[in-house]
Amino acid sequence: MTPHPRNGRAPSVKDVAAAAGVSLGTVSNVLNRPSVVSTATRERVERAMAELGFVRNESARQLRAGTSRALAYVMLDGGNPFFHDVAEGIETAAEAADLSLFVCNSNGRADREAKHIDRLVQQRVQGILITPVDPDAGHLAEIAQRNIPFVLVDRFSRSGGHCSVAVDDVLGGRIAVEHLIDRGHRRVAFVGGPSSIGQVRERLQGARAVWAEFGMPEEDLIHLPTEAMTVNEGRSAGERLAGLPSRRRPTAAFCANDLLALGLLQHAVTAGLRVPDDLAIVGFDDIDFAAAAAVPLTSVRQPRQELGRTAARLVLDEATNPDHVHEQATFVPALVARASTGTVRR
Amino acid sequence: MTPHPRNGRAPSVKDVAAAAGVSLGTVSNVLNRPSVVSTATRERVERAMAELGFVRNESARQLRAGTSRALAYVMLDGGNPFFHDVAEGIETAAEAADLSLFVCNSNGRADREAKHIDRLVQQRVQGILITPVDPDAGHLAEIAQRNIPFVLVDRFSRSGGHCSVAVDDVLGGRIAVEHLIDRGHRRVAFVGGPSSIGQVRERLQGARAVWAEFGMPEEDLIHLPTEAMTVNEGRSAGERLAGLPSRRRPTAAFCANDLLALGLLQHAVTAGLRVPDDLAIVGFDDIDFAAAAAVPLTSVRQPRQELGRTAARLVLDEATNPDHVHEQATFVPALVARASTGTVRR
DNA sequence: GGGCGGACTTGAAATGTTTCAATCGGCGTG
DNA sequence: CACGCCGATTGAAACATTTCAAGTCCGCCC
Repeated sequence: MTPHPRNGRAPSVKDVAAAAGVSLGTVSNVLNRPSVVSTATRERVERAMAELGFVRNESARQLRAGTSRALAYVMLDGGNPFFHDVAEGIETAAEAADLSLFVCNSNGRADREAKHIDRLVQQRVQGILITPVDPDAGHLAEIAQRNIPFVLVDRFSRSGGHCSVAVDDVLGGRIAVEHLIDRGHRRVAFVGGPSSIGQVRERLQGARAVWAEFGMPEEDLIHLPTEAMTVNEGRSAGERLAGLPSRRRPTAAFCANDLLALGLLQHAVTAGLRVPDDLAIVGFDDIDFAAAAAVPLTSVRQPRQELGRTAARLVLDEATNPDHVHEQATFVPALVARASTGTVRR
Repeated sequence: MTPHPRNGRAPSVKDVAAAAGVSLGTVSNVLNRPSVVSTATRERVERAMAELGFVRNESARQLRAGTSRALAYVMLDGGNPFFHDVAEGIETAAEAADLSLFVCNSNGRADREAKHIDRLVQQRVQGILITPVDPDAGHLAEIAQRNIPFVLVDRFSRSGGHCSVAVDDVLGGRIAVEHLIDRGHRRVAFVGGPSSIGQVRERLQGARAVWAEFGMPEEDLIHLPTEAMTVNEGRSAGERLAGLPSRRRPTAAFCANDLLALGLLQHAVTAGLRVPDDLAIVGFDDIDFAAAAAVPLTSVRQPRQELGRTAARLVLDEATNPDHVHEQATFVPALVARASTGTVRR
């Protein structure tokens, strides 16, 4: 605590040294190599620190040491709980390595993302984890050129010039649609977009592949494109779906993420459709709100925390291991069946 | 960009100065007071910076300047979107003041909170915004003693020794229950806990006050305590509610936050109850997921972003204005009526 | 042509920490 | 008693930046 009134300037090692009657090098030793200093002096110094309310100045430490004690995660969409679970995983790993984690949110805007990165580079963070707006954008290459360890999270590295961590989205699409076929559905909608998002493309690709393998007619897998992956867009996809002529109307929908699925579910309930009997729904990500929905959502589970932990592990390896080789970690998604696809049709 | 291969060390002002053939003071001037340097030299220096891929070292800047360019927000529960919306508001204000925002998450654990604060103090952040686990805990007083500007968010300062920003929770409880009485409900449950949380107490207090004012019998406002403010607890409160004998069973529930309300809604739907006909539900906070629920939730709206913006404004005032006086900003909550309380009973 | 003023640039000091070679004091050994 | 050694402590240098008093250069006026 600081019983002494503040005189304006925070106490420095020098002040502590003076108060304890030792040299400033000794204070530093107490801080960083307590074992080399004798018990008596160590206690005297520690007492002085407590009395003055000394707190190490991290900027000075960092300046001298040349290295910060922090990682950063730039997430894509703060409104999507998926990313927080990933962040939670990263934080666990950071904590274990005694590093701070700075969490930033680009909210899907490239300019905000660039600004965050700028700041982080100025802070000289040890590594940057990022779910980028555009994985091929120039400023990412720039980070790599600066020799700052960085890892793509929930996206694949096209170039292989850095590490990445993601789930096999094609497979995710496959298991979602296979589950629906299993449940007896013969006309299915794929809800998702924009297709500039790699994951939307891959999940759709997986869906189409398994659809074809089961010998289903191509036109019975209907793509309902959306402009974003939000609850609102899910709702509006529901309207479009309801507007289809009944012989074209799907009996099930596979949504590219859970927010879309929740929106679609809401529209269905409002319109008086029974879920899953009139419309079965599968989401993607398996965020907590999926299980918490009025009709619990079947979803393709990503190991969210694990994704984060692995990403942190990779970025730390790149930061500390001179023999680091870039790695594209791929996880296997799993279907979590719940009430929204509960029954077998007919 | 950095066309030159990295030699291991990031380029410093000194390197830029050498490359541009000027003194290091001039480089600093280009960075901080571009107007005092002639156009010709400025361009030369800027070219050198670009060529070397120079990035200002923020630690050194901060060490010399004595002040960081960052605020921090320590939030209570990363799983509750409410706090992200608050964070978003803070970030907007920070952005406007050209400051970074570090977002931390204590996840309801006092030890994590303390650790975060430690780090932030070491970083010498300009100010700390916090929704604390316990507003009366010692380490908060310690921050104040350190002369670090700080503001309580979504909590009231008991002592008045610092600023705080919150909504009038008693009033929030009043309008929620008044709305239910309006809709014809004569037996109502209050779902929320633990009562160590000030807000739970105050929302209940408001509920009870208006209940009494309308002359309703005290025992018809039933408190269903929960152990946390989560979806799970909401679900389990639903079970207890369903277990009540029918003449004691409420026709409506007011939940202390939206997560509880969503859990309760889920239980109701699963149990085959119609919402709002068999059970009306009011939540609190009005997070986006409340509007997105299968039966859109009526909720007591907190101005989440505004809360954040104001908190940031206060902390900045404390940081920069020598005549700062602590302020307890109170916002007025508003009822947002949706389908979950849609009809007037009988 | 000497002096002056203004525009621009420079050099050195200062920030708080860590590191490391050097020093100190005491003790055991030959 | 001299020597060397060892553990503990010290002092100075280094980190990258900002600031500011001092300096340089140049043209212009008297």
